[in-house]
Amino acid sequence: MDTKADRGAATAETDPGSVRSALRALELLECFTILQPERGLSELAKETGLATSTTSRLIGTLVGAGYLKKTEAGSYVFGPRMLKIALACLRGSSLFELAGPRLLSLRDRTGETANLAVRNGPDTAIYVRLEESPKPIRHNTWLGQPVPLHGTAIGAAILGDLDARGYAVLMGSLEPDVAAIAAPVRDNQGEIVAAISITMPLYRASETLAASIGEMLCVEAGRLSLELNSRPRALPAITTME
Amino acid sequence: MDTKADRGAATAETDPGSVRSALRALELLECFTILQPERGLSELAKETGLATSTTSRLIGTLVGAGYLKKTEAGSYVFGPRMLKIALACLRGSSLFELAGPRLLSLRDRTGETANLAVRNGPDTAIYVRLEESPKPIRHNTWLGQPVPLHGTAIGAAILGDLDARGYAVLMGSLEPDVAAIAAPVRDNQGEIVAAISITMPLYRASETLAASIGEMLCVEAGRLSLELNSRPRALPAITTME
DNA sequence: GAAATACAATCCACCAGACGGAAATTCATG
DNA sequence: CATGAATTTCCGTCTGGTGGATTGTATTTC
Repeated sequence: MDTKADRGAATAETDPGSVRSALRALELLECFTILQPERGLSELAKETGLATSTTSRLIGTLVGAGYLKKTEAGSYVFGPRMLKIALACLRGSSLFELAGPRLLSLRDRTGETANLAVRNGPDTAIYVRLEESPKPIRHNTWLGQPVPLHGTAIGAAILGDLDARGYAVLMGSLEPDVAAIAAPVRDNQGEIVAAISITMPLYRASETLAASIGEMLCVEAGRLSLELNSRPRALPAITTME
Repeated sequence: MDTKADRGAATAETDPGSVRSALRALELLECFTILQPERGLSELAKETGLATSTTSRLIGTLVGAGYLKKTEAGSYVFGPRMLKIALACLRGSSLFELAGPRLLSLRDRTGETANLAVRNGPDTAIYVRLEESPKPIRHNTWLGQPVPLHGTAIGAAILGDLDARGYAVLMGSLEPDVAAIAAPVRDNQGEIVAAISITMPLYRASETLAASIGEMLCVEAGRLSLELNSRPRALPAITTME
């Protein structure tokens, strides 16, 4: 009856029916990134916009339970208990497991960096796994960092914005000097759930090379999609030992 | 003045000054393991001991924020936002990064499974990374699952319970038919922070083999310790691209 | 096809416990 | 030794989290 969605709620801070403190704790955990694995209390308070006392209590809770731990320097890093969750999250997803060999194969055949990304929200994706080119000049992506869906090849692939040949090519638009080719991975309903890509310096790329890489990507992405769907549950490479 | 630690606090449930709902949310997330990546609501409620309504609200919160997502089957799995945290947690730790090549080298030279584990609590450790033996009969460990410190070689290494040669050997005590050799990894203060091990079927092991593997482990563990401490902050293999 | 069972979502009154301003404490700095 | 910044602790306020009960929905059983 009453429009219950008239509240701002754009910040995703105060969604009604949400457990605020739980979300705050997780937001704090999200402040720890690959580039900043070690954070101080007031930094965290500023970044999350929480009162320092609240931050202190939440952090204290997380430390007490082992999700974070305090360094000698007085700042905080992930604790062992987060590791458990992290491993479950990554290795529990068959996508991550199955993509490993495919990425390696692509990396070895092209000599360039091969990436796997999944959608992260309305307009970002994150790289979840990558195999780096052995070449000294190479494209370096940031694992775990959100990247925009628009203006990137991997984003186009995730959005399904493909050319007639079934993949997406982008030569130095968003990131200058970078060429990227990407193809989508689909689930049993044909929905795109992820994408794999090859990224390389623009000067090593050409139309014909991009086309041949595009072919490879489509093949590998297709195989990945198949493997993903053919094994609804099976756990990879764990045999009971008793 | 007053002994504030006289409270039981063994359950870690109701530590005073802790944010209960935050811990509950994380406990729920911990229910998702490699072996059970997909859980239903009532399962979770039973496992955590929470009321189903509370569980429902917490889960709803986590789903709404993207930390979990609902499958078509109605159960829950990790969402993309957890991936971000998981990657930061794993790749942010230089230990994990640096151990990769060492484990591969050990696996290749011995032909057996090589493992990296860190302490998880007073008397458990968890395997955080492993490279599996290519042989058909091999020891399979459970990534992310807690294993006891007592009665395992990797546990002995983490506890510093080493023989005169600087490593720990265990031939089929806790797990029958399994041989394990482990060596500790130390930080700058000489504190043991992790351990690496080789695990294999007992029938392929012998005293002399164990000794030679022990040597290798000590060398690799030593190198790993050095690398870990020589680079106080540097981030692995990320060159700015700009 | 109907009844039974299990599971999930929603409601609501209660009040525990989370919140944040401010004070106290510790740590770095000039 | 004084100053400033960062962190922890305290405590009154009152929000927002809780869980029993209800309703809704899917799955199973006979």
